[in-house]
Amino acid sequence: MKQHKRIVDGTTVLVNVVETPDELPALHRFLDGKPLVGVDSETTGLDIYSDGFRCRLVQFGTDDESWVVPVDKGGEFRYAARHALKNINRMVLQNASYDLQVFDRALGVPMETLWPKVIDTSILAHLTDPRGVKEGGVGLSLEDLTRHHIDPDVADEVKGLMNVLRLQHKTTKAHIWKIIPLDDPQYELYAGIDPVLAFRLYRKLMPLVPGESKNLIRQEHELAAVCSYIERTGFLLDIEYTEELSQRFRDVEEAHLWTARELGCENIFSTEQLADTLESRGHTITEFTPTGKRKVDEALLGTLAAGGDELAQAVVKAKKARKWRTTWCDRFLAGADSEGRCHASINPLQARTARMSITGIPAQTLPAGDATIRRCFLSDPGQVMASVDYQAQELRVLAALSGDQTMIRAFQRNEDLHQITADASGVDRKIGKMVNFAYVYGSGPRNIAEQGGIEVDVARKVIAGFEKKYPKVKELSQRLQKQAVATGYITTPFGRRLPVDRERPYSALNYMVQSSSRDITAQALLRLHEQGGTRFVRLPIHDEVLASVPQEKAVEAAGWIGRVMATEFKGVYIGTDPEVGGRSWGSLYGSDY
DNA sequence: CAGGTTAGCACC
DNA sequence: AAACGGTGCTAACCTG
Repeated sequence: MKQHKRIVDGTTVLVNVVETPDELPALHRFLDGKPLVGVDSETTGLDIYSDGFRCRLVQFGTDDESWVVPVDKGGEFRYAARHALKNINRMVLQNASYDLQVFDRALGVPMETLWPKVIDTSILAHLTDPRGVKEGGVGLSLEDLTRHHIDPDVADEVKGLMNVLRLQHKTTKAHIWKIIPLDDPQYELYAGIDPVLAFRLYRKLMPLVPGESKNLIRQEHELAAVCSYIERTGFLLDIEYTEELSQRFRDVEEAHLWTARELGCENIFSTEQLADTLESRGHTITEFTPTGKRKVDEALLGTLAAGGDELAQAVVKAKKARKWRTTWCDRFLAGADSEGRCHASINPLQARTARMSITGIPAQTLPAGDATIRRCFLSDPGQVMASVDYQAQELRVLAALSGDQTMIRAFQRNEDLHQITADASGVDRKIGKMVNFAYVYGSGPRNIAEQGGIEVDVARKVIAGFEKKYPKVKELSQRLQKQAVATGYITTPFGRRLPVDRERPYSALNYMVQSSSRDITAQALLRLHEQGGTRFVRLPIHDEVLASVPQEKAVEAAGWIGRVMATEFKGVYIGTDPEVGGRSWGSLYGSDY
């Protein structure tokens, strides 16, 4: 057995690396009876569901000792790691969703058996301070948390490690974790340190979680589990359609790039080159970016294209085709597993407001006005797509939080809130709707004017009309701003503490509304899970749950999901709107199939 | 080659 | 008096 030593925050950590099967009983003696163990894994990459993905090491640790098990050697090592995972009382991990999916997929240990005993330090960290480093917080990665809470030198070394190993082994970032020899001493050492860091972070972070947020610890662990199950299930991709679509976009792009080249622009994706060519064609560019560069955006190109400029027309079409092909089609195809399923990565606790984020299948940012891209995804065989979203979730949450009777009554009587806002100032419904949302975003007169295509004076008048019509909303915003300036944070009814930058107190209202809305959706997911609905869920998307449900009972299933999700918040009913489509996600957006 | 920043686009 | 909140992804461009 090999051993390494490293001082972490003044205490020596002993890393034991198992080399032969006869050393495994010592591992089990180490773990036996421990109430809490830090756990981590090293893998061939992040693509858990692709062919050839392997788990290479599994590491177990406490505050001053750890054990590294080379499961990639197979046989007894894999068996020992599986046995250890199953028998641990409680385990602490940083971002458990990842490792648990690895253990499930690569070692055959079902996530269901491990989640009940998991403590995830990334959850504790988010509840303590949800801000990333750029936002003035300590950050949420193991590296950032280690830097702030444990040992900055260790954090820096962990950060530099990949580069060191990459150079030593003459390879790239993309390949190093696949090819690094299992017995590389630095690899072993840092693999062994990670579960120790997770273990120590737990001790440091637990007391820092605000008292009012304690109830969220359980909620967030359950939610993380549910989201990991949704990730594992994946979303069926229509590969044939997606490949064809990709090729179609490629052809369109090629044709227009050809035209652009003939008109004198080699690379339309270089804003500088494009600006030069447009100017040489007699156009003057009057807008500039914050750094003083000529601004060539869709607004300018659209105007020029409408005016008949052939280059602008070609550029608009080529850019769209490229974007749709690379960002959507090719990405989906690259991410599909051998069964044709794409596994999104859901971070249930991403934003400062705890809003979730979805990557891999960037479901929150797919084009909504057109079914083409969503048509790529299918319900399972024998099932159809269903979507259940909350009706006016954020505005109802605003009504509930503020207790504004005008707003609450409007919702109770099913009146048109956007029209009410519009009537308060004698403007079009369209402006009323825009202001309803913009007010929650903290927009000022200038911004509202620009967005609505109205004069700043009119915007001021509409804001004043909004505040007069819904006085309690204004009161709430002011109360939150005061709180934010005085303490640096606000606390939501769910017990979540949200830091507010003192130079942007107006964002407090939005944080409150966005975060409360997120927690309403989160709790709905937990209710769905308790009642056995998770296997149907494909993705949670803000105020919506997207599902694949049995065709024969689709309407009933969607209605059931809608009833489970519907809820009351501070006396205000937040209802749902179930919709049933056909085989593809696109069918909910107008596609035939 | 990797990482960060800027710009632009998509969504709620 | 005024204040646009949050997210992801790609490409270009600069720097170490």
